[in-house]
Amino acid sequence: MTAGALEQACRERGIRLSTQRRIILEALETAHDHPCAYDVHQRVALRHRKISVATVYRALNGFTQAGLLVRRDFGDGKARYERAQAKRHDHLVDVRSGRVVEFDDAELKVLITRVAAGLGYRLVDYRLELFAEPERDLD
Amino acid sequence: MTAGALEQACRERGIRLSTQRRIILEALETAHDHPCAYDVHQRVALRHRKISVATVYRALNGFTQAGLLVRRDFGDGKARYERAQAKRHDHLVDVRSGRVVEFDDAELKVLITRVAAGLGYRLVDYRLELFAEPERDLD
DNA sequence: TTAGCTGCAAACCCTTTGCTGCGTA
DNA sequence: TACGCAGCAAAGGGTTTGCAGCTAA
Repeated sequence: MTAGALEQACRERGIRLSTQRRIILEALETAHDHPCAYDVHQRVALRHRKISVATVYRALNGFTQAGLLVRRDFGDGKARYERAQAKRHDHLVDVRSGRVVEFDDAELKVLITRVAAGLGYRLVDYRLELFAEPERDLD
Repeated sequence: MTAGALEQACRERGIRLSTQRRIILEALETAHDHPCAYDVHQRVALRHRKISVATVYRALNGFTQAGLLVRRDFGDGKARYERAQAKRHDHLVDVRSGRVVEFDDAELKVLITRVAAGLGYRLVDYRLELFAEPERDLD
């Protein structure tokens, strides 16, 4: 089990690593979804019985500030986290299964920038989430 | 002071009208921004000293369910409300002033639908918020 | 008359924070 | 060794809910 890339990044940035933080980082490293703090706490608890929510929240915030993680908001009232990726991307939420699909469309980005400009603004950032159902029913 | 359109809509839908609800409806009818429940309660309190937050929340939820209002989420952790409008639209948040500009771009809508289709999905709805700063500094 | 609304306060959910003791660099 | 981290529990924001009394239809 090699030290994860996130752990590596922490070392490079001089972020102190504790047992708890290592477990939290690994949970995010191996996550294939967009877990909220509660999810992370649940997963982490499997390996470290007494880790507290406070620790999870503090770690998540710290890693986010350090740029290792990105905080997402899918409108359900809780923050969700994922590893920071090289390229920005948006999300499509499958309203049937709740599954989240990531996508990145250059044309869309251009158009959105143009829309902002048309209103007299310089685009700083944007949030886009699509809610959709599969074209072919599977259930 | 004519009965507002929202009040009218309530009557048509058989939604009971109380003094409190009338005041809440009028607050939203005359709002030029996107007030959160707290804002609404503040404004309403000017005319009805003892209206409770519970009533405001219940009314806001009820009107939203009835389709009279639309709930928005600008990512600051509180729900915001505005009158339901005939045409869907998105928002641009001025990161300098906090002001919210509404816009509606047909081309964007088409492109987003196409992106969803490209992923194998039929678009049901989407949320788009732009965060931007004025092209010409005003401060 | 009566279903449904109101006010109040308590409860909820998610998240943060104060404090004391422990662990890492 | 010293600064920062962990755990616990309490607090904080936004929102909902249980209950008893009031009110619109």
